Amino acid sequence: MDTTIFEQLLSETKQTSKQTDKLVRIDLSAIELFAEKGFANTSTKEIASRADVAEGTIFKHYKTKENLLLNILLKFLKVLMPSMKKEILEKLSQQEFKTFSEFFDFFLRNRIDFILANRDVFRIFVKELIYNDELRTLLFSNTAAEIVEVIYKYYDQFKATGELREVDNAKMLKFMLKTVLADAVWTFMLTDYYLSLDIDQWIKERTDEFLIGMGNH
Amino acid sequence: MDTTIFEQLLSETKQTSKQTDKLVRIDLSAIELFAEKGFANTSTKEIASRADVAEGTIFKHYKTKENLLLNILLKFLKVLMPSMKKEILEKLSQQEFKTFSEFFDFFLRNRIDFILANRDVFRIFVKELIYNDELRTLLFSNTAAEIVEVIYKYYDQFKATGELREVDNAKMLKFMLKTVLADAVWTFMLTDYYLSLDIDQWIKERTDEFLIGMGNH
DNA sequence: ATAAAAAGTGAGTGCTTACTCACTTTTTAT
DNA sequence: ATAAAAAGTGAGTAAGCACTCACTTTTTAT
Repeated sequence: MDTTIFEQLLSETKQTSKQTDKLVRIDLSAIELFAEKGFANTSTKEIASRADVAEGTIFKHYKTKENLLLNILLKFLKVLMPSMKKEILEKLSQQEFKTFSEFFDFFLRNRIDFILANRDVFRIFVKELIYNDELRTLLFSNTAAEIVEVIYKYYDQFKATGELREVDNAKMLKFMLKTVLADAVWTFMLTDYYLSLDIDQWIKERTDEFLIGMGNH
Repeated sequence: MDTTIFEQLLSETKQTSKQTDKLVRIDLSAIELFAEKGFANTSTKEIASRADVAEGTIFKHYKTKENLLLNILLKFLKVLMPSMKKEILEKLSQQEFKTFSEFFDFFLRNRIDFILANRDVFRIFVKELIYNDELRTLLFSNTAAEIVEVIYKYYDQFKATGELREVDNAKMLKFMLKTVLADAVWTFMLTDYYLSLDIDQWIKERTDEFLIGMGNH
C-alpha cells in the first residue's frame, strides 16, 4: 500500500474542507454526469456549465479532472461510509433479532435505503471500479473489513441457534454477496428496474434465496 | 426493435466480409486495447500503431470509431455465438448425463474454455454493456433466448428424475446465472485470478453451490 | 499487358479537450 | 475602513482527438 493517491488526498482535504456553495454544486454536477456517462465521456466544460460556474473554478480547487473524481469518491468513503457504519451499528444495537431472517430483512432494507440515497455515487464506483485498479484494491481493503466483522458476529449467533448451517463465515459471506449484490447492482445501479419494484417483495426473495442455500433445513 | 444499428451493420457486412491481413490486425489490436483500457480511452492512432497500419486504413473500412467497436462485437455475435451454440449442442448430443451435476460440470467446463479463449471480447462486452443501452437490450434479446431453451430442457429432465427441486425454470436460471456468472465475471474478466486458479476446484464449488440451492435433499 | 477497382497511406483539418493565468470579486481579519 | 487572502473568472493555449482526402500501391479481371 505505502502512500497511495488516496492517502495523499486524505491529508490535503483537511485544508480543503471549506465547502463553498459553488464547490458543492461542482461536486453534485460531476456526480450526476460521471454516473450517467462515465468519467471519460464527461468534459469539465459540461460539469462547469451544469454547476453554473466558470471552468477555471473547477481547476482552482481540484487541480486535475482525475483529482475531482478521486475527491468525490474520497468524500464518500470518508464521510458517508463511517456514518453508515455508525448508523447501522446503532440501529442494530437498538434491535433484537429472534431469527436470522429477521436480521437479514432489517439489514437489507436498511442498505437499500442507503444505496438508493447515494445511487449516483455507487454507480460511479461500479463503473470506475472496472477500469481503476487502485480504486479496486482501495475499496476492498479499507472499508469492507470493518463491516464484515459485524456481519460475521451475526452469522456466528445464528449458527449457534441452529438456524444457519455450519459453513465457513467467508464462504457464507461470498454466498450472501452473490445472492444480494449481483441482483442489487443490476436492479438498482445498471438499470432503472428499481423504479417499478416492490421492495418488500425483493427483500423477501433475497432472504428466501439465502436461506435456501445457507439455512438449516 | 425495428431497424437497429445492429441490423444495419448486419446487411453491410455481407459485402465487407473480405478479410484482408491488415483488417484482421486492426480487429485484434482494437480488441486488445478496448478490453484493456476501454473504448473511450483508446485512440484510433493507438490502434493503427499497434496494428502497424496507417490511421486512414481504419476509416477506409469502418467509417467511424463507434463502427469499429460495433463491428467487433457484431462479428462475435454473428460468427462465434452460433458456432458456440452448434458446438455445445453437438457435444451435448454425443453425451449422456446420468446426474444433473454431471451435466452441470460438463456445461461449465465447456463454457470456461470458451470464455477464456475469447476473454478480451467478453471483457469489452462487460465494460461497454454498462454504458451502451442499445448493446444491452440487443445482447439479451437476441442470443440468450436460444441457449436458454437448451438449458431449460435439462432442468426439466432432472426435475423429472427428482434430482432438482420443482422450481420455476426462470427462477432456476436466474439462480444459476448468479451462482456462476457473478463469480465468472469477477474471476475471469475483471481480475487475473484465473491465472492461478484450479479450474476443477472452481467448477466443483459452483456445482455444489447450485445444488445446495436447487437440489432435492 | 492493361485498365479498372480496391486497399492502403499519412499529412492535414477542424474541433474538443484538460488545463493556465492575469485578472476581478468576495470574504476574512484587524 | 483597509488590506491581505481566498474564491472565482473566462479568454487563451497546446495537445490530442476522430476523421478526410488527394494520392500511391496492390489486387483483380480481361
